[in-house]
Amino acid sequence: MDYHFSEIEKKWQQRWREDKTYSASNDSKDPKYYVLDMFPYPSGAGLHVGHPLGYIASDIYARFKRHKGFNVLHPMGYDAFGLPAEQYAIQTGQHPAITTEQNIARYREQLDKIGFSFDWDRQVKTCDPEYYRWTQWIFIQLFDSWYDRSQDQARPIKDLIEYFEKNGSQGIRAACSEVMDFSAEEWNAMDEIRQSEVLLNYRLAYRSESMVNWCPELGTVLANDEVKDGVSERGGYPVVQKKMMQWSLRISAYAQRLLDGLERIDWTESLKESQRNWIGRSEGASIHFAIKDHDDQIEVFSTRPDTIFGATFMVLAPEHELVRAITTPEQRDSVEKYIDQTSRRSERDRMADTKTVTGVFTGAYAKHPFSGKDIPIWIADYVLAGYGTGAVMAVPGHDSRDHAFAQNFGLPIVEVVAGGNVQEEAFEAKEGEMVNSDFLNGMQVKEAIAETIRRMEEMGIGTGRINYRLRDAVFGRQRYWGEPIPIWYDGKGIPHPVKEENLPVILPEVDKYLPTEDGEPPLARAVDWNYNGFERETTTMPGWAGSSWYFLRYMDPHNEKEFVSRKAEEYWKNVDLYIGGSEHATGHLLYARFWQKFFFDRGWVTMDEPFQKLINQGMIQGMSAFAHRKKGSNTFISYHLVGDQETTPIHVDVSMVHNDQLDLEAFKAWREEFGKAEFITDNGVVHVSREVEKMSKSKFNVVTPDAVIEEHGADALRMYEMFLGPIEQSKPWNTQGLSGVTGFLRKFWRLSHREGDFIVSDEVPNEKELKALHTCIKKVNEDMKNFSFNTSVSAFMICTNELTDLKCNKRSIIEPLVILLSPFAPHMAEELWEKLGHLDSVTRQPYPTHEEKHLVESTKNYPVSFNGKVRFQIALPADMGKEDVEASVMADERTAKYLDGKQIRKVIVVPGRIVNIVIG
RNA sequence: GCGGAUGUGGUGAAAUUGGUAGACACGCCAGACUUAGGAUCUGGUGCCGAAAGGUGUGUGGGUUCGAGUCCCUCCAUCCGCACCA
Repeated sequence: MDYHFSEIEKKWQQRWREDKTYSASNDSKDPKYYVLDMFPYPSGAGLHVGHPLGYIASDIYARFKRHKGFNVLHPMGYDAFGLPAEQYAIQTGQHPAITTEQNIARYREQLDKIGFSFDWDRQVKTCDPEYYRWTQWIFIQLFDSWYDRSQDQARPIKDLIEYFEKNGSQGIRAACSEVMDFSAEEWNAMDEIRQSEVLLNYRLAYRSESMVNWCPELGTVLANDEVKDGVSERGGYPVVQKKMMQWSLRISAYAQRLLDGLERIDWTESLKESQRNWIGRSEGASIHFAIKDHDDQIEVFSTRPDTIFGATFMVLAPEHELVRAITTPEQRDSVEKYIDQTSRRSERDRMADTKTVTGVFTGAYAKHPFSGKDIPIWIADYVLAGYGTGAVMAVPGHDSRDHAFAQNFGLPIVEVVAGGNVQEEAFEAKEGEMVNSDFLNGMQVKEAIAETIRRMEEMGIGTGRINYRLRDAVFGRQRYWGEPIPIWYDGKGIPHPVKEENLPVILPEVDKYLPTEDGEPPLARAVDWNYNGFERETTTMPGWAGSSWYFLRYMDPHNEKEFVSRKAEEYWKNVDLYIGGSEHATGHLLYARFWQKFFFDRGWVTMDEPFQKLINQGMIQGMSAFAHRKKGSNTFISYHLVGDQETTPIHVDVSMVHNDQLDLEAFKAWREEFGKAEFITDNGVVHVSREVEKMSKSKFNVVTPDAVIEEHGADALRMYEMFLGPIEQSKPWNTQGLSGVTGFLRKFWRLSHREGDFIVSDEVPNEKELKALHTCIKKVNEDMKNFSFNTSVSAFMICTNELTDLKCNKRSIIEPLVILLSPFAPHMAEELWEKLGHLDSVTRQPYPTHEEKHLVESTKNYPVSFNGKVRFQIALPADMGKEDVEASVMADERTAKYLDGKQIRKVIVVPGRIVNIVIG
């Protein structure tokens, strides 16, 4: 009986489904282990071989953990809200729910063929009302919470209201959009509208007029992480800055905790660094500058308060709120012109052009807090409204941007830290001696920073301050296909959350998936869609809303009372191993951590970090193939014969290429224009050239898992994807290498088969066989710790080759190997396990562990290297020559026995310590 | 510019705490078998050399009896952030 993978795989996939082999119990006495994949967005293109890479790795690990006696949670679901389905809906009129369901069905079909051990009873879909009712519920909780900095946690908004009623804003330390100052009397005297406005300043989900990234093409706003290089991440459309009334989440309140939490989790350094970068903590001081002949002050943030005596001018962002107030009548025209100019520039233009120095003098002067000198105030677009206070004290001597600006406009440059030539170039080093700085003179930079802050605090004009780059996350989207934000507005325009018993707020039907004629979001088209007659919020949540908490829902997916029960959460806690792409570094992975911390603060979960260990799987790239067509003809030249001739490379479908040779018949049939193509062949074949590119339909280099499974089986696909290299690495898909693992699987199968029949012997294994087995067991167990699945596959191959040479079909060798192999090739393992006479699934068998005695029995103290060659390390006198060493080794009884007639290949004598003897 | 990561055969890659560099696999070469196949099996395969031998982990240096591994310098590639004050 040969190895017929298709029958075997079908049989076991069906058996697993019927027996619910992989369902995880919430009432288990076993220790838990939670293995999670980043759930996919079900796109219309289906899966290619790159997508399952991470799923296969996590599946192997989940299966391994089950063998180890853990109760494993290994779920899968769909991140189903998103732009592509909606764009498709706009074009075709097809409801996105329908397209999404079709795509999910296709994904499921593809996933099922690979033999994953997912617990499908726990599947979640973010677009399912039973799921998004809880996404909406979470939004309401955020709306009903504020962040108390003195306790460093989120608290219910009613606590804050009580506080205001008794004390006003006195002594409150809360995360807010702007610092407010009012007494209890003032609070109590405020009308409902005003109180609502004040509270929005503190809520974790709030509505405010703010600068947003507006994408006209998509007709919606985008969060900072959804904008890459000034264009939208999805679609690549231009993005401009615009002031809009917008729902946002106060993630900035959690900046420090998001930073601190990174220390306690096991993620790659580069990913943590991305998040640190994104959060962008910087230490410095906030300084207030008085304005000449004006009541307002300008607050700036500086990381170099020590250089304050070098501040020779100030710069405000063109959008700064004080600009118009301080501009003198003489300067009004040029300032207005400049503001108008910069507001027209798109984000992209502004980023592309960082060399040109532009700016305008406002005519106003600030007063230097120490020297009392007048400092001119300018506006320039190199100062960003969104960072710090939108204003800087310019120190041209020690900041290169200020330097360029000063040079361009002929402003004075003063040296305050010795060590450079500041007239030539800004001296930016954060060390050196202070000069020209009054009371700071002679100090080192570090001391000077501390002293400046001390003096400023004393004088009440400034204070030490930590600033973060992290901005609040814009949460509303002017789109259809997302969770409706569960808010309604009363007659006064005050926002209220929808009552819990009225959730979910179901996404209404609309006639078109486009904004209304007067620019309202698509939901405004819905007829009779109101809340007890009141107006509803018509924006929807962004794509990342549903994915920020889905890992919790898997713990308790059918709970109708809570988003996750206390009991389920206390058992599963958080994700032990999370596998997914690094492209979510500053999006999903940051938002999910934020929400988890919020849940933790409110006491709904017990862990404040959601993902303990995270592995980023690499991308699998496509291996595009090109046929070379001679310029201006329909003649294709075999790649090796092209030489100097001018040819156009044309993408050809990789399925028509084998061993770099083009299947000419298939090629002619591919497209009409090639039907009459002529070929210049190389002994009858036409070679193609190859190039590594992103796997995509338009490059005709997509390989689907279905095609590979059809031809070689799911176990071969699983093993090959692992064998391709370390999971973290990106690598091109190369179909040729598949023959290596298919050959291995057949060989492994044949170990227990003689002339087609299943035959295993009950003989006692000999030392060589035991050693082959245990070397493999040892290697695979070690690799599991490091997630080096690629070398595990090698270990299986080596072991199988050795046992084939030894003609070993002994039960006591094969049985543990089948268990050892089962996470990798589960279908074959189950089949062999059944043939070995076992009635239960191989899944829960104890995983074989390495027994030292089998490995070293014959060599006692001699370490054995992995690749089967042996190295001895024996203490010997230092002055012994090579011949004497050999003689001594041969004289040793154990060594002689082990050598067993083999030749000593090399002797390395290390004076005074050890000797390495290599035999081979 | 700042930060992170990675550099090993024709290719994907191995190499426990520093101890035979290139395991395993692809590809290639030679051979066997055969109903001529994208099948199977055997042997070979870092580079130079007929061989002996030499040489070799991006570059240059250092530590060490011994370095792919540790330290320093430079170079290249990839990723993240970026007028962030």
